[in-house]
Amino acid sequence: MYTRLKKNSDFQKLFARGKKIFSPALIVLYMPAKETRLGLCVSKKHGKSVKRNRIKRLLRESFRKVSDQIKGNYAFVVIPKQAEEYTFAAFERSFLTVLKKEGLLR
RNA sequence: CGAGCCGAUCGUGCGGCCGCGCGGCGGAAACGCCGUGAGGAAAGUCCGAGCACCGCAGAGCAGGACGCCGGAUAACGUCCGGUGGAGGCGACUCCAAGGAAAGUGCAACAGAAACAGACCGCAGAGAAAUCUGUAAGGAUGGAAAGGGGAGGUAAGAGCUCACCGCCGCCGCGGUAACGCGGCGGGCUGUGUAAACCCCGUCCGGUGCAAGAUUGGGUAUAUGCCGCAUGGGCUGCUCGCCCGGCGUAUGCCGUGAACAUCGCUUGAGCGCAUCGGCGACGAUGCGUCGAGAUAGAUGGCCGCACACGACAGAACUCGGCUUACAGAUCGGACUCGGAUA
RNA sequence: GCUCCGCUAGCGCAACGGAUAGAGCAUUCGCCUUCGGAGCGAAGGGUUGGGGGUUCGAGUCCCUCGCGGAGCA
Repeated sequence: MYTRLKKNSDFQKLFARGKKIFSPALIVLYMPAKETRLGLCVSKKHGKSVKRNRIKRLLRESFRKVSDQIKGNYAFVVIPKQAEEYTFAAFERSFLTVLKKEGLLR
């Protein structure tokens, strides 16, 4: 379970003080928080509205799947890298490698 | 059978598990159950409206849009039916299609000459230079002053005559644009108005981030309660003032916010009947089909096939324009071929 | 959500509706120099963002699409 990150001030906090991790498909920023939170950052560079919505759905779904394995509470901001194709499997794999690298998995 | 034309429609479907937005029900809550959930273009923002706020006595100027005629419509630059023109053998398609004798501008180069004329030529006169007449032919150009014939003439010319065209008048048909016919005028006025412009019609501005609700201070008006043991000014004392609550309006201020309303039932959609060539209208019956706000449709699996195009609502409608794999239906639509 | 502006040679820019769209820098070649730079001379390079229309004629006027940029709240 997680709540969504919406306020611009929260995003600014993450960009200023969050830890920035790179993986093949994603850029992830995170910092400790009261509860598990997720913010997405998908811009017009990624495509038209249909494509952008698709990316956000895939990111939300893949995060939902891995969120119960996270120990502790953190706020995340996720930026997908520009690519020709965006797939669910790639996003899920990216999340797992990032979390494993940072030792956030339970 | 082949090639076309016109008008419409659909644009992955079914099932299982997990998940998302909204609404309803149950529950103290956690949560559970049920229902529902993107498009024909949701797009571009090119027009027209509704709605909201601001402005406004009336009228005019400026500016902009539109522009054959009649109709449809809430309105339109849209649609329908006609007229004229252009294209196609045809079904049919396309057209910003008012005014150039209201005025101004522009028309490069070529050409003798582009509101204006004679280069070559033709004819006459003359020994010749040259002068006069002429505008048929040549040459230039997008455009050369009606067209191509016959007569006529020194050569020619609407100079004359029929036909066509143009202009004017009359008659008939049509609501009208216009068409048809007759008579008259020999006939002079090039093109461009998506150049300025003229004429006619229409147009106030800004846009849902419009705008409204909820809190505080203050001024005014008013209603009710109250006359000090209370309240305000200041950190406290002294001192000074008198009020409190509600309502309305103005001003200040711009806090609270994962706030609320606007926010989805509307010039709505479906079917039938009637009126109309049609756009469309009338009547009856049925029906409710998203409402988010870092912005809801996804993941995994199975089955089917044509193997899934363009593409995601953001106040709401009516159009236009643009993008789009493919599939289907209708036509007493067309052309060509074959057979009977 | 709304409102504007721009698109011309490799680059940044010119061009009353009128000939074969220009000049600068850059590029290539030649001259000069021992060599290079500078200088001098010459050459190449354009679907005027795409398509359609108006006009005798369009980079210019009109419509439409695309791309890029700016502004308002």
